[in-house]
Amino acid sequence: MGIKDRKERDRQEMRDNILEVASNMFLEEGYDKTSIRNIADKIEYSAGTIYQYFKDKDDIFLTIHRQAFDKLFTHFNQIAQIEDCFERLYRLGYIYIKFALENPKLYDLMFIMHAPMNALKDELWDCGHSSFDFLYDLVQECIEKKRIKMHDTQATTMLIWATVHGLVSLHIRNRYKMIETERIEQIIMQALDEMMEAIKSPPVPEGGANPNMQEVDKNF
Amino acid sequence: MGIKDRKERDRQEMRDNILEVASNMFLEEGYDKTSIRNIADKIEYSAGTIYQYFKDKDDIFLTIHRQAFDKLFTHFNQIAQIEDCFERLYRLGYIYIKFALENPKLYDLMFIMHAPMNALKDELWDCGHSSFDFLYDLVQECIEKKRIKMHDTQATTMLIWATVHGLVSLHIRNRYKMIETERIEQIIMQALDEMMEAIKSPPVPEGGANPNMQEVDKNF
DNA sequence: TTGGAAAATTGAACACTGTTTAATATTTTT
DNA sequence: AAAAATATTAAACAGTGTTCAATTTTCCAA
Repeated sequence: MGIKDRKERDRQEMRDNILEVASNMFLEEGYDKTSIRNIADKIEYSAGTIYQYFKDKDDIFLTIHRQAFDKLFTHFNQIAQIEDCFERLYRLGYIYIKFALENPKLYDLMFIMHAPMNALKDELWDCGHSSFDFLYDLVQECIEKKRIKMHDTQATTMLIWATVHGLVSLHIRNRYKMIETERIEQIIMQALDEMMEAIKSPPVPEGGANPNMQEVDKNF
Repeated sequence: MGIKDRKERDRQEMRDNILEVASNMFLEEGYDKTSIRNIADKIEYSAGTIYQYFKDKDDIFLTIHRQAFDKLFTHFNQIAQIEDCFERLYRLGYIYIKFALENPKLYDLMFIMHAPMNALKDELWDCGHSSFDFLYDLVQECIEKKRIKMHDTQATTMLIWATVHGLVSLHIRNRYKMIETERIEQIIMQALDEMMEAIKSPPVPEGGANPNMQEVDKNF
């Protein structure tokens, strides 16, 4: 019964081979300029064979898309053991941006490229859905523990996600022409810092009765 | 000598006609699915004729792109007469988001669609450059007058732009699947409010000897 | 008004694209 | 070794952006 196993292995190997080649082409040339025939050429098969392993071009794209999200999620695990929720939120933002800056083309593929998805659009964004939930829970914790000054969890989650996404996507799509290339990455991180600082709850005076009081009696 | 004038008029009319039709198709179907032949069909000319009026498909796209930025700039003029710079900044964000929500497909075309531009990429983004400068100057004023708590103009400009762009682009590219459709636009505006509130300089206690004091002795 | 030059328009051609399918080649099972 | 199942291919279809020789239309001078 080993033949079926080997066949299954061969099939998976072929799939991986196609994904590997297609992934490189998507990342290097973009969706449009990646053609089935070019993929087929590179793996030294005819174009028709591709359709034995993937339903269509979108199927290939979506598989790569899914794998990319798995990769991002792996990075998220780094913050699991951080005690303080605000610090955890900050690190999450940092990791997200770092991932995007280190894998700009992959990020583009995940969040920007090829938006008018023909089908499977719902299934596709389940990955994004998980991302959102992950951030949502963290934001909720920060709000409950009054570590950030916001109150609406949904709006705040959106705000934070939008900010980091905006920062990196404008960079990736070359919209920061006005800033010296060398400084961009540093400034993006600085912008993250400023945002986190801005949303942080002000320190509460230790014995004070004034609810609006701030930064009084710092004793130095 | 009126013939040359009329010819010039006819030429411009033809160009406008092509742009009108192409614009609708780009907005409705996206870049890929808009073909020169389809444009030609709709204006009842052959495909070759298009090339008498535009260098290539990108030339058509970039012309529409430019016009879209002109449209956005027109809206920006609304805030010119607002005295208070922080209020002006807030209104600018509001107008930007409003424009994006009212013209989602146009916004997509301007900021997201068709990123791997073949040529003219530099010229293209001059419009974006102007946008950035406009915002930059305003942020600088807010920093100088200590109306926002930030200090680095470049990082803050980037942060604000990225935030509003992130908010609307995630919406436009359908990335807010997890939020009820009816609430999204309201929440986006709420997120803008929260961001503006978060970056605003804190009120200074009234009678203090605080060197950071501001808006004292207003006599009313 | 007519003839020739200039300009505008066309349709065919080229080299691509994603996808389907009938024919062929290979591998597995009987 | 024959039959069945599977894998691969080449050809075809309808589409794409773009170019170009041939044709039609428009213009202006004789």
